[in-house]
Amino acid sequence: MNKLPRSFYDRDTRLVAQELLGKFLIHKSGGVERVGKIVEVEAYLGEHDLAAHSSKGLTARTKTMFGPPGFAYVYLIYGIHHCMNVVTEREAHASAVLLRALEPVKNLEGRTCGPGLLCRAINIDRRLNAHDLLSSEFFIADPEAAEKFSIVKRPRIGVDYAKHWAKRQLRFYIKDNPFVSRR
DNA sequence: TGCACGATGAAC
DNA sequence: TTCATCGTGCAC
Repeated sequence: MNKLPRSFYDRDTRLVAQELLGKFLIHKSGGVERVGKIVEVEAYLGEHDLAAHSSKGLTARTKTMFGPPGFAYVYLIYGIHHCMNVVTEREAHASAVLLRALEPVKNLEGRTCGPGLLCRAINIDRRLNAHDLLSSEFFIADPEAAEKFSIVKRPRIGVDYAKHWAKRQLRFYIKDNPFVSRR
């Protein structure tokens, strides 16, 4: 499979988000290779985006978001679940794409619809924060055969506190895909 | 040093 | 609709 280059991530976040749909997320751990097709994402546009963690500025947690593109930003939410993001655009732009759902392709365990479930199924936790997505055991790749699909745009989930930013259509998913977390 | 609160998921 | 559960960010 064709691993996505750094330049893929170093572009407009909304564009990267939509182009990540249909791509394969690969994680090799404990001698097992797990693969899922990305079917739902959300874009977080940077420090000015009130829904983005980076809107609070550079902190210990958000350091990865302020780093260069093509790295994983993984954090613990509600003390229970992990969320996996891909850092986009130039260093210090502090933007990222949250992966919300996968369609199982290989060795995924349990459900994969929703950011927390997705991380559990493909064995991602915060030890993978700041991990390079151009590495050999954790990366995103183009599938062998690209499929045709329509992209649905909706407001992001769970960001009602973000004032007008909560209304922006920055959630993208593959139309009619059964693994999308919620209609 | 303490405390309110999540980019969620599951149960009731 | 409620709750589990803990790291983070900010108030004091």
